[in-house]
Amino acid sequence: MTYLDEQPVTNADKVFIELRNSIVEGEVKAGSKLSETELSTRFSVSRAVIREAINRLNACRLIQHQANKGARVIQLTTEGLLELYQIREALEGKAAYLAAQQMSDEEINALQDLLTEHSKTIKGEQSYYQKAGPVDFHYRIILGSNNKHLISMLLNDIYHLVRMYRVQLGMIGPRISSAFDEHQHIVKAIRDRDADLAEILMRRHINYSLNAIKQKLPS
Amino acid sequence: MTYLDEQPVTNADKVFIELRNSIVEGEVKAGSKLSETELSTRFSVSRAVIREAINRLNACRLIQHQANKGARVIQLTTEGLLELYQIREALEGKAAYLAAQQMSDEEINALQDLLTEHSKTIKGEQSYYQKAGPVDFHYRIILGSNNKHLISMLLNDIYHLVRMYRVQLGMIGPRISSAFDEHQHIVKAIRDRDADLAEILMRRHINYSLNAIKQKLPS
DNA sequence: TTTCTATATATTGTCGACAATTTTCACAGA
DNA sequence: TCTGTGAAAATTGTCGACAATATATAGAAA
Repeated sequence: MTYLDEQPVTNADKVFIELRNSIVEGEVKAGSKLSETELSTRFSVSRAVIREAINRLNACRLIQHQANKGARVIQLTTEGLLELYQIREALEGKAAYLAAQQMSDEEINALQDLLTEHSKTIKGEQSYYQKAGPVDFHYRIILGSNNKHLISMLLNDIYHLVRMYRVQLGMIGPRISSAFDEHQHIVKAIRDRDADLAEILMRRHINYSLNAIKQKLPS
Repeated sequence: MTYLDEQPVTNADKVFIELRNSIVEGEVKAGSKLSETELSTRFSVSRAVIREAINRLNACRLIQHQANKGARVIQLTTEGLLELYQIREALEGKAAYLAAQQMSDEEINALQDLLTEHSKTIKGEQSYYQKAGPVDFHYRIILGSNNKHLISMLLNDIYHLVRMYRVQLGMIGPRISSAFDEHQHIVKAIRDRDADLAEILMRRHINYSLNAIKQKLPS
């Protein structure tokens, strides 16, 4: 479940990844404080290591840090979810546009294979979203954009926040076949090298999934 | 020249801001290494402070950091510039879209006043871009989006990288009246609450300015 | 000379202690 | 009871030293 071959080499790396998962999975509750001393004893490392990990969590927008006051886990809100998907729409739309221009024929074929593979497994499955399929799909298109900043923003920064909303709102299930069809159309546009259409379809796709999530919200 | 009321409170804050300016202005050359010990003596602070500042520079994408190998100032490249403007197009386009929906009438009026103010001063000026006008313009629209993540991404992360390209490529001058007209049209769309049009116009505006910069490139 | 190895040097990662700031809490005054 | 004050406790910011890793240098073998 780790992307962009992030091999932890330093202690701060490991603590960062582990803490990030704890936050995303909700083991550390939203809004709760991250005590440096407590974490340093829990992970058996010095506070310097913890501080570096906290700085990186801050860059992922998973926590909020105030000088002399410490860090708190971000609070999940309806507006926050909306804002996040507005950014996804803009960035992943652009990624699809670029992917239609930049992906090699082999990559596109592999992407198509991934989808047809899904179409086979999908029939017996309860939910398309239970498998890593759609993640892989978005993942490959993002990489296909060939834009380093875009890739880093989506996969390093935003992605984990998206996952946090998904996990903690219990978003595992819906949009089985419809999402799959949307994926198919996007791949077709990419295969046709129709960048404008790929962007439009990706933006609509993300908006649809936002609407699907909204229906499940308490509000 | 400081945005988002970033008052430095801690030492790491001050070092971060100062180092960031040094990099953007080119006083620290692109590709050069940031030695922790050297910086700690230069700023008369401990290495812990330097390390935190370096971590934040990393989040702004102004440097690249490798474990056990240290940090180097990012290298400016033609592809990097292209990629950066692709992201600006996506994000600032979305910002204009949201601004058309979210900005209050007073904010829009103030934005219009800013432009008419520019139209007066512009006649005697050599270049529209020498003043902070366009920065203010984009700045207000970004804030008008009312999307915290979007604002933070554009003003905290990307903005300084954009500035770095501008400064080091000597981009101070061109696109006097044309850029101004484009700004006018964007404001009109926002005033009309035509979000779709505002987004389209902003995207075109950013693409135009990219093309203007490209012409000045060595390539 | 060139290449490889091994040692020495320099740089980054980590640690524990102290300083500065914030938070907590007891208590006085109204 | 409520409010404000000030000391005590807890937390974060900063520091200098040591450990681990990477880089540079010198020397041996070809």
